[in-house]
Amino acid sequence: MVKFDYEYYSRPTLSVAKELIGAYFVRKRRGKYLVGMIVETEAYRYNDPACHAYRGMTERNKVMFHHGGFLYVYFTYGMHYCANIVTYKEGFGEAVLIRAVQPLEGIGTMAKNRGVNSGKHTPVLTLTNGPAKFAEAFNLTTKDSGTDLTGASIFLTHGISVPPSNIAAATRIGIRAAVEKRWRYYLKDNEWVSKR
DNA sequence: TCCACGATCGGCT
DNA sequence: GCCGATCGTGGAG
Repeated sequence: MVKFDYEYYSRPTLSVAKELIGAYFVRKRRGKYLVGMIVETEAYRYNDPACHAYRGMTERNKVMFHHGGFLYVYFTYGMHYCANIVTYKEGFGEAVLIRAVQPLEGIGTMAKNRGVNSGKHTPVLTLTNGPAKFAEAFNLTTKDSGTDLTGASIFLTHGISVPPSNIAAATRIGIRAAVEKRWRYYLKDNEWVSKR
C-alpha cells in the first residue's frame, strides 16, 4: 500500500476530498491496526464561512495552516470529536472532514471504542457512519490533533480505485454558512455513508 | 471575565 | 421529526 505524502495532501482541497473516497485510513496501536475505507468526506476551504479557519488562526485551528498532511481534530457539542485531513498549501487553512468509513480491520476494537460493552448495543453498521462515530471508533481526540500523517501511527494509503462516476457530490451537513456549496463527496450505493 | 453556540448522536414521540 | 446532553472555544465587552 502506498502511504500518501505531503505532496499528495498539498494539492487543491476539492481534488483531495474527492480522491480520498476509497482510500484507507490507518491507525496503528500496540502492533494492531485499525483500518477503514473512506466513503464520505467534506471539503472546507479558504474564504469559506463554514470553515474553522475562516476567521484566522487560533489556538484550536492553528494546525490547519500547515501545508497538507496533518491531522486536525476538534471537540464539539460538548461530547464529540471530528477528524480532518489538512490539505493544500501552508497558510490557507484548508481541510477535509472524514465523515464516514467502512471498517476493514480491527472491527472488534472499533466496537469496543464505541461502547458496545457499556450497554449501548451499537449495531455494526452504525460503528463509523458519521464523523463523530468515526472519531470515536478510531479513538481520535484533540490529543491526536497535529499528528503528522506521513508518520507511523496514523496515516492514509491508496485503497481501492473509484471511478469519478461512482462518487456523488452534495451539500455539506450540519453547517449554517455557505450551505449551498456541494463540497460533500460520498461513494454511491455504500451502506456506510452517513444518514440524514 | 462572560456566554452563546457548535462540521453530532441517540433516544423518544 | 424533535430534542436534550455537555463543554471547549473564541468573539464580544
